[in-house]
Amino acid sequence: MARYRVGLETRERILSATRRLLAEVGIEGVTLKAITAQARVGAGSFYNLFASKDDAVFEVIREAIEAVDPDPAGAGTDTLDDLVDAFVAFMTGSSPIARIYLQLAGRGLTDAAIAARVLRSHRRRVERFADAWQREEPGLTEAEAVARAEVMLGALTGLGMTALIDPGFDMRGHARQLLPSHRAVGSPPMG
Amino acid sequence: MARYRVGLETRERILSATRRLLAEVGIEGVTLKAITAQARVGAGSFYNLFASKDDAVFEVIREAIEAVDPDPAGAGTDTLDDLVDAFVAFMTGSSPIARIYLQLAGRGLTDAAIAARVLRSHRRRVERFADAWQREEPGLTEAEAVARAEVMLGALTGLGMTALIDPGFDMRGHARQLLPSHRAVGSPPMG
DNA sequence: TACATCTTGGAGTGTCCGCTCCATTTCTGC
DNA sequence: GCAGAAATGGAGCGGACACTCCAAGATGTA
Repeated sequence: MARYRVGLETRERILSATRRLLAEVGIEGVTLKAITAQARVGAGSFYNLFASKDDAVFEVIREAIEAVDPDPAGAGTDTLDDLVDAFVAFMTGSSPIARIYLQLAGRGLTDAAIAARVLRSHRRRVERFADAWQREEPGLTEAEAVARAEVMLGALTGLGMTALIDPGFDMRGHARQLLPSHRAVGSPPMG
Repeated sequence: MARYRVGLETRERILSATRRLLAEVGIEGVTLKAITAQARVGAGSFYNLFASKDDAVFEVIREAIEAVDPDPAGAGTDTLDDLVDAFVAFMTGSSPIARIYLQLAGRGLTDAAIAARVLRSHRRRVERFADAWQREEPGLTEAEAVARAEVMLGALTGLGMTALIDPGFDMRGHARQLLPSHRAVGSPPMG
């Protein structure tokens, strides 16, 4: 395992290559050959630093799942606007991680281990959104707030998917419709 | 290609096995060996009926993409309630096709050919939902109706994904919040 | 500088994949 | 019932995959 400076640098280069490849060709498309070529290392160097290909892939996946959660500093105080903005920024930003996260969600449909991880992070997010809903509309019961959070997150996920498949899609404009200020019937939703 | 009765039956058995496997183990998990074992045929029989493994897989995929569209008979007359109900039924029904469809959406993030197909079917559905919105609320401009349809479909897709990952999730209850009758602030969304 | 330890590339290994090939059996129209 | 076409199973092929092994070189410590 990495102990010298060069080893640690190589490790980072490998993770970075893995991250890029995961976003571009998908979990199943990532091969050891592609990783080592992209990172410009031999297979021996790779296995000097990682126990297996999946070891590197899962490290990036863990990072992707964590990254969906907006800035933890805001927890307990952020508004719905903040949360929606953060989610939209995450999805439409240039980082490959959002793309990896959405692939993972799809993959959770057939892989129980991934499903459990995705679900856990989803529930944490629902809680955070529900809290914000109650702060915004104090009359809501907790169940109502959770239900609204669930729908809001579902919509954000779905819109995010469309945005990543269709580059011309205006996710931010569409996401605004989800905010309470748009609940009044007839307010213009911005194409 | 199949000309005799037994050949056509074998063909159906293979497609059925492929469908089941796609839902259970995912697109990348489907192997020829698994298909032929599940369908109880030899590799030679398979290739007597299909040009390649992907030939069978794509046939099932095409079917999955088509199936997301609700009953074509209703086009031009169905209400938002109808459309949401049909989508929820599709997602929560016992057919493996919904599971395949959502995997495909995720796969569209890295596969341009699949992305194009998914996007095309998505746009068709948006149009249909937008029409229903305008019928429900005649005051809406077309752009507004399309924007609402986009958000509604995004939410349905996101909720569907949660429902398929978390068997206890009440998709129908949550989906009701998306209907115009729930737009009045404070109406109970049903946990 | 001297030396132990870590790092490196890449040839080589076993496994699994999609697919071919073909001798044998089954089917169907006449 | 016969002939020609279709259907069948499975051994085997070439290639891609993750991973091993190791001789040679780079690095850090005292």
